[in-house]
Amino acid sequence: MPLQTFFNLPEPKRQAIIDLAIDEFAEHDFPSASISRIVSRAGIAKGSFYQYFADKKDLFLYLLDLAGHEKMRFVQGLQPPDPRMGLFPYLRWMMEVGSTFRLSNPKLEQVVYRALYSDSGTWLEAISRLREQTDAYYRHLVQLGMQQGDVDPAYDPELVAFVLSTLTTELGKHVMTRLQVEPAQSVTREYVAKAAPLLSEVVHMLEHGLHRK
Amino acid sequence: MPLQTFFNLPEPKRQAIIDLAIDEFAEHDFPSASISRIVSRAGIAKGSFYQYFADKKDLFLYLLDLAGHEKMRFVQGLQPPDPRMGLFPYLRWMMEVGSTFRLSNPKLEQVVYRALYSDSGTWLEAISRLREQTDAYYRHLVQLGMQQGDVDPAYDPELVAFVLSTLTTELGKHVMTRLQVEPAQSVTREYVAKAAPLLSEVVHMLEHGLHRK
Amino acid sequence: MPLQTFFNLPEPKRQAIIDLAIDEFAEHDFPSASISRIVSRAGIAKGSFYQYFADKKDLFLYLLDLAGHEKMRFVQGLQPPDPRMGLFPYLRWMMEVGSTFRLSNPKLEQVVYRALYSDSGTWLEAISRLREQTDAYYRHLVQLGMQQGDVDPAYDPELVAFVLSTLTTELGKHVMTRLQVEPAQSVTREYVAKAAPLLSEVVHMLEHGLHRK
Amino acid sequence: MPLQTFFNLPEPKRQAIIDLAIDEFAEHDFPSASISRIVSRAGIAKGSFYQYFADKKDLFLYLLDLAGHEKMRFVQGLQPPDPRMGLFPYLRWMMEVGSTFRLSNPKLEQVVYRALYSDSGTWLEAISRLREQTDAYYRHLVQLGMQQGDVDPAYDPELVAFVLSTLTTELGKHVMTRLQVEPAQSVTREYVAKAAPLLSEVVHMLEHGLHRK
DNA sequence: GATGAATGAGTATTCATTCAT
DNA sequence: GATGAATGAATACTCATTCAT
Repeated sequence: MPLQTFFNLPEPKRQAIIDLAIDEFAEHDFPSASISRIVSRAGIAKGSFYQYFADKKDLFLYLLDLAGHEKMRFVQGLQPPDPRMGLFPYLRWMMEVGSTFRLSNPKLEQVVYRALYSDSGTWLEAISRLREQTDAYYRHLVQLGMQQGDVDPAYDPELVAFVLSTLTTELGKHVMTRLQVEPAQSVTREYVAKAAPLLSEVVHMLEHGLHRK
Repeated sequence: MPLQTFFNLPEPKRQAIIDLAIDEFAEHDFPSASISRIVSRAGIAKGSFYQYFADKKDLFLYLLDLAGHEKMRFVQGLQPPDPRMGLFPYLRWMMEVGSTFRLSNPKLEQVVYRALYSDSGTWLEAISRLREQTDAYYRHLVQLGMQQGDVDPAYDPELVAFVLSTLTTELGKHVMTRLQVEPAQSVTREYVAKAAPLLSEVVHMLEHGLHRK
Repeated sequence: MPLQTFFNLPEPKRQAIIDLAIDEFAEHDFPSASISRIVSRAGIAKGSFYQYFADKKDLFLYLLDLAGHEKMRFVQGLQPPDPRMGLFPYLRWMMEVGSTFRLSNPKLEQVVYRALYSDSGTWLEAISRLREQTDAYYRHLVQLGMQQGDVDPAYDPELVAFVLSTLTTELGKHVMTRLQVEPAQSVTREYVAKAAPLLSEVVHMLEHGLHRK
Repeated sequence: MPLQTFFNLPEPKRQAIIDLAIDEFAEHDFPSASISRIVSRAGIAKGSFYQYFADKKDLFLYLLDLAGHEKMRFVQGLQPPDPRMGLFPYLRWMMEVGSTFRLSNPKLEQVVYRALYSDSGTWLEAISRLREQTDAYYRHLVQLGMQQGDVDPAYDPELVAFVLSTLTTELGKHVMTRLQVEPAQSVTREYVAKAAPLLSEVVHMLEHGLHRK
């Protein structure tokens, strides 16, 4: 966690530092990300950084934390449905959330993505925990889906979880590339309108398969 | 491309350099990968490296190239079926190839994986080309599948391609983790036997969906 | 000298700062000793430190000063004998004082020791003065000893002073290590009982030599 | 140990680096000694230093090693007497060696002195070993002296060893200061002539005590 | 063709000190 | 009188690359 000093900073300065840090960690590995670059861009003294954060790792973990909170805030604004209403509608909603969240926070999402998919997991305990939580959630969803008769219980649940998790994670990126959308401060109605059918289609594939009936 | 001097090297020395380079780039980002480490482990002179390769990038691209050739050689040893025999059997075969190739070349696969999923694309033209080729191949497969009636033509082909490509790419890693297999020099019959049902199941999901009929 | 503000501080706070400073300077060279560490441990603001002391050197010199006063207070509590009663009994008493003082103030003694034996003398005039005072005192003792017939006047007085000063200084440390005593808040009777014969023996060596008569 | 690179250096350059390093470590604690200062004075690039030495510690230990070898070379040039000829003549010889060696290598001696008397012992295993060896040697001498009847066996041997070791170590410094001698490249006959009686006198004190017979 | 020494900018982090509030 | 944010130079150490031999 950042030191109190950091939270005492005038809001715009604090935000500037965060933004620049997100840029840096979105663009580089943890080891390659450079504190020097961040402070020089932020126009603050090298020493000042260490008044705000204990070290590089501290900043990095804070960004992950922040991403979590941002996402939670975002999700709660979207009235989450009950997964018991059916797994596939719920998945559709999750994909929408993921995809629109990524639109408004593409760099931040990238930081998280990098964290999850790097080998950092090995050296940063916080990350392995995050990974496990995510996995557990997907396994839970699948189990629920099977109990409700949404998912054929003949399938290996872990395998299904893998498929859902992988596709959900990657889909946001794909949709953004595909629609050639510029990252936006606020999610545009237009974007949601364009993205929705794509997401729906993927869910349909998952539900009924690619094969023509 | 490496300089001619590199190819004039005695085979074992050349191979040693390659292996160590693969280790290094499998474990680190491009910027974090260290030439110093490679040469010191290889026991060759710093200067010698630059007689073999123009620079770090040159080596990196060579590894990607090499990965491509290795995979091609590997694939040809496995009597590729004709995709026109049906998309889904073909996919099953592809997944088997990917998964077994990764078993015997986990480090090399990791290098490629890293390359494709980093932003290296932005600064390394060769990588974007590689990405495009892969995408194009999947699109081609899907198109074929639709023509043959394997895939419902109502789907967006690009979206289907995304799904196939994503799952195929990630599946190898997943299966290895899942089976808790140690990387092996040669693919064991046992591994193939254990992996096959998992891959089949994923293909089945793709074909018929998760929903119980 | 510390600024007046320091002496206005509530006693426990002032003492805490002093104790932590002693710890720091006992463990590190002057250049390596860290004000940052001291204030952070003391839980006071960085700026506050500079309200109490002009700078690092100021604090350091104050500790030396304080050590002098502490020792003086300590000595006076031990009813110093008159050196004119005989040099060697007096030496025995001095060694007892030195050794028991070190037991109850090991860190503070270490600070002084470090100061005297570093090259700080070169850049800190106060230290050379301290050194000279000590030397002068020993020379005075020796002179007295010769006048009283305790010490053979054939010896070079300065050389005798060196021998006495060196041994007295080092003996405290040696005895503590030797008895494997933990630093104690107050000098235990037990410790004095164990140390006394050792000190006596050294004095005996000084008086009569190592040679068997 | 320094890397081969270092030994391949042209003699004068290598010597210059060593000399500057000795200066630095003679004047500062291990933590305070600055590699930056050394390289900048030596006029070599920061990076070059690390072609010669693994790190700061490597350089430091090399200096200690070098001091050991220098001293050994020096001692062998002085035809060491047999301690069985009598402890006190032997001590006289040891003190002469120590004192004249210090004259021609005052900085190097200072490095060793610092090493032995710092708390570095705690973190540098090599130093504690050195310390133990020295102590053991003195204990051995005392034991011999007692067997030969040079030293009164009523004394505590460990305590005698402490006295001898302390005085021998400190005497070199004292004599140099006392004679106000400039450090010299080669030991002058004149210096030896002046120092000898002082050393003899100290040995006499040790043998017969300060008391007038 | 091989070598390995030299380089200087790069890294994260700590420091004593100042000064506006 | 207390605070604590700001600073910039300092630290040890690593890097990819060059070039003379």
